Order: sequence, then C-alpha cells, then structure tokens
Amino acid sequence: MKVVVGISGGVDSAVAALLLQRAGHDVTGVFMQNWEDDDVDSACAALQDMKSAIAVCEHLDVPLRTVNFAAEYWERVFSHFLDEHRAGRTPNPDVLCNKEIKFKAFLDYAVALGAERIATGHYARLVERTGRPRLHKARDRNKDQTYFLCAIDGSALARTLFPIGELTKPEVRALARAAGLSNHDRPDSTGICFIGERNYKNFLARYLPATPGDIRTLEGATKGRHDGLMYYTLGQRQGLGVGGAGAAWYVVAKDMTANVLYVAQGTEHTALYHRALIAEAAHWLHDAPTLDARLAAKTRYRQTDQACYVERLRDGRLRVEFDAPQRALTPGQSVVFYDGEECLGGARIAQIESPGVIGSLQAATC
RNA sequence: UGGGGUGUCGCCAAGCGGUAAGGCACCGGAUUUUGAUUCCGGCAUUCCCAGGUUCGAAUCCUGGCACCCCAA
Repeated sequence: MKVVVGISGGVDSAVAALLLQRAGHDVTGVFMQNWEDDDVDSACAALQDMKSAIAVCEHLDVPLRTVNFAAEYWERVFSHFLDEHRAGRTPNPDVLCNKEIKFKAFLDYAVALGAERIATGHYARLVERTGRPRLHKARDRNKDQTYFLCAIDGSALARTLFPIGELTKPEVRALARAAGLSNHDRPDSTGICFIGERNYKNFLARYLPATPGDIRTLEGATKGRHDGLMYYTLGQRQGLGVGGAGAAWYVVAKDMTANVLYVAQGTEHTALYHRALIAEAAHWLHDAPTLDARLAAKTRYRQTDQACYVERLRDGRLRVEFDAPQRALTPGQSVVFYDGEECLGGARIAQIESPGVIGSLQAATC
C-alpha cells in the first residue's frame, strides 16, 4: 500500500522507510520543516538534517518531498509553549508537536497525497485489540517513546505504522549500516523536536521578557536572585548560583505573584516529593478507562511506571495518587497512563497536591 | 589604641612543620526527541600582607592590615 514516511534525517526514520520498502510498500518520504529562525547554528543543523534526508531517500530510491508546517507549529505548538512558560509552568512541546503536527497536519497532508498510512521512526508499537490498534510500548524499553505520543488522536493510529517498534536501537543502527545508509552513525537527536538542542534559558529569553526576583528558602531566608521565574522548573539544581555550606539546592516552588523562587537543600528534601496531583485536559487514545481505578503512570519521559490510583473529579479533572511519593512533579508536564504494555492516554499536570506552605505556594504557580 | 577570637578557591570547610581534603557554586562532557534529574571530568604551585626561624612553613616567631565578639 501507499505509505508516506516522515523522514527526519536520522537513522530511525531511515530504517522505518527501509523496512517498509522491503515489505513491498509504495513508499514516499516527506521531510518536514517546522521551525525557522535566524540562529546560524540551528539553521545549519536543519540543513544537515535535510541533506541527510535527501541522501537516505536517494540511497533507497524513494521519492522525497518537503513540506513546511512552520506556521502550524508556531500557532498550535509554540505559542502554547510560550503561554505556559509565561504562566510559570513547564510545558512539553514535543507531546503537543506529535498531537498537532506529526499526527494531524502531517497526516492530513499524507492523506491528500493519496497515502493509506503514514509511518514515523518512533519507538512504539501498534497492537490490534477489540478491532482497534492499541498504542503499546516499544520492544526497546530504553527508547520507548509512547510518553510523547499520549496526546495524539486515537483515530490517527488506524492510519499509522511504527516500523521500528519491534527493534532495539542497536538493531536499527545495524540494519542501517548493513543497508549502506550513510546516516547509520548519526547521533540520536535531542532537544525540542524540530528546534533542536539549545541553551534553554537563552532560547526562552528571546521570546519572554525577564523579571528578576529573590531566591528564598521555605523559611524565608534570601539566598540569591533569579533571572525570571519562567526560566526555572521544579526540581532543578543547575543554574541557581546558590552555593555555600552543605548539599546542593533545588527549586521546590515558584510564587508567580510575589515573583519568588523557593529552594531547598538536598536531593531528598521532603519539599521535592509529593504523593498526588491534579491533572486537566485528560485525553484517551481510545475509550476512557474505567475510573476510579488503579493504573500505572509516568510523569516524565523514561521514568519507570509508577503505581497509582486515578479518580475522576466532578469538574472532569483527574486526581492521581501515587503509591510512592514522586520527585518534582511539575505543572505543565504530562502524566501518561499505562495498563501494562498499553499506553492509554495522558493529561496535563495542573497542580500538585500537598499540605501546608508548599501547597499554597504551588497553587500560586497555577 | 581594654580583653578575646578569626583571616585557606566565588561560598562553606579540612589542615596543627613535610610540601593545599571534601562539599556547594561554576565550567566541560556523558545520558536524553520537552524541561529537569543523574553520572563523569575540570576547577588554589597557593593559604590577608611583609619580614624572620628552618633542609623544609598555610602550619612556629615578629610587625602590620581586615573582620567579629565581649567589656566600656
């Protein structure tokens, strides 16, 4: 059948295309350009990606088209990203990017080209159950990317293929090498998808004005100055510039109203750990699971599944209570639910539930 | 201008005559399709200054300087 593969220039998507081709499909590659700015380094990196994508498709003798979703990316992903930071939360742009761009804009585009399926180089599997393709974790547990796919429209799965989901990263590289793909050794990409590795603070500073303020302990002692609350995230250690006696200092709360960054000393400080959170905008890939119920969840990429109890509140939001206290739960990030192998969907962390001072401070964050 | 104490990397801090621990911060790297976390590496030829004793001093002596505390 006709399959349109998102080709990024990396090994994963290249091998995805390779496998589809070997399986006898009619493969077309599409290179997406979703970010444009005047930064020389990033423009150069984007050019390298495109060159690599061209090389891959030439080698496989697969047609390659390019498409530009920069406007869509800006409107549907980046503006929200900035809004969230402005509000003091810590967004996950890649979760939104998959939802809005790769599995919406790109999917629509591929369908318009006559594709029956789109394919990507994501580490994830699709497994049929009760007549529907379920999103399952990748065989390579170390690379599983279902966390980033939690927000996509479940109907998109019926039109999607994840060719490398049954492979491990080393196997993918080996296949690429054996097939003579020149990018078999390219390093894994990191950083915000399509934007790339950046100095996060400097990058944000280009879009968000800073309002410096005090850094304080929960007891009220001033420990230093911050450059603007939106530049910091909960649990963060680096970049605070708070030195002195004892253990390292970590961000434990942000008071957006008073413009104060609260810190506490020690990786294990109790203020970094919370047992429950409230999440909003719950999204399920298929039918909502029976709630209230016990499930497993991740609050960050590559975290092991955490046992929890999920209940639906009257206002539609979810309350998630973990069996074990979780470190640095962060508003704006995604909590993603699993039932064994299956990724059920996710929700956006709205607030952290905790008693006392810290609770009220974090409430101010939201 | 009486007494006591302290001055070692940006911060905290070992050292007590044998040739400058450690932690925090910072910098670099690894890990990583968000942000974080984590891990590894780097970071005082020099110990407030000036003399002196000694084979050898941050460590002893002398004199300065600075800060802190108590008493006035």
